Amino acid sequence: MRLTTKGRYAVTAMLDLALHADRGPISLADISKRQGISLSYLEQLFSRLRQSGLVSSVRGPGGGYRLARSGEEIFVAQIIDAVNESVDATSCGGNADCANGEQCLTHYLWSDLSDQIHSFLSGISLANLVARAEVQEVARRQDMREAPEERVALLGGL
Amino acid sequence: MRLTTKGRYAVTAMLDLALHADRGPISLADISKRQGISLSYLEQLFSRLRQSGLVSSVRGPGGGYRLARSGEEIFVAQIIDAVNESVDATSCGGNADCANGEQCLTHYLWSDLSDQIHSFLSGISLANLVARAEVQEVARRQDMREAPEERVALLGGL
DNA sequence: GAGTACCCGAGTGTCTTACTTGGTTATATA
DNA sequence: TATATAACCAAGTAAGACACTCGGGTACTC
Repeated sequence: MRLTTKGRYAVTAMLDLALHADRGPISLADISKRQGISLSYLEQLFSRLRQSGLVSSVRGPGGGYRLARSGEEIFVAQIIDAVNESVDATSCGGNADCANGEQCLTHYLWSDLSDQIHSFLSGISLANLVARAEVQEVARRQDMREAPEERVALLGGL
Repeated sequence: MRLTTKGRYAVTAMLDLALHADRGPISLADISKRQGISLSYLEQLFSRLRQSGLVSSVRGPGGGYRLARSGEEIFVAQIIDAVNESVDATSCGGNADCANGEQCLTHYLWSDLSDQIHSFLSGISLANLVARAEVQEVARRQDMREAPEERVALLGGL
């Protein structure tokens, strides 16, 4: 499992989608502004996410992306796997040909570690993240910064 | 925690040291041959490992490296930390300034994951790895391939 | 038909990795 | 004391990934 900013960006963007699911399709331009990720880079990430069936898209004005299924059914590991083509901590990709055609000394260590990380991230859904108080707090601040007046008006309407 | 081939190489080399600790100082040339890692690259890795106090060196003919303390007291996490200067899964390095000067939505997720991986790798010592049957098996094959006659003679002398 | 926003491919600067080259020092042995 | 060994050290390099830009298209709404 490769853990880079790429995967972080993808998870952050997906979490943004989950947080604003009630607003209908969310445009990448919105996510870009809120999360500080370049629009074109988001496009590339969402191309992968769409191909993996994690999001669906709506074209045209008012369009954007939405989660392809509920937040309970989307796990962090799936998101990272979708954007990172290579996904394991062993160098040989599960085959045991790491060193000189034979398995390396530490082959089993890395495959254990892969399992460990993968199971940790497979146990965390977007819904889990949304439920966390810290996430709610950060999201609230981001929405405020985004459009203070509109947000107040919207809140007043509830 | 960054998990790359660099860390894998370092752990593999350290495990090689641990496996051959009884032979006195082990030269990097030997490790290079056995593990298929370039000599100069090993030199760079061992420079870091020495600075971190994980190995000690003996110069001159018959010289090489040995573990600075017993295999029970050297943990995989320490080795990886020694060769990878940057060591956490959060992009902001523990500070919460990932996105636009504020903490990113997924800040807590990555810091949890960092803890998870670090504690996993902190629980595994070189002695643990040496004790594993698969490691013994691979090491035995490597030693055989290295110098068949000498090895047989040595074994006969025991 | 104008504007929005997804879709797509090619290219770019920067960084890391893994490795090479070409040295120098220290030390054991002959 | 000469020589070989092997640690030490610094600089450079090819390949790849990352994060991003640029310049287009295409589908859709109003």
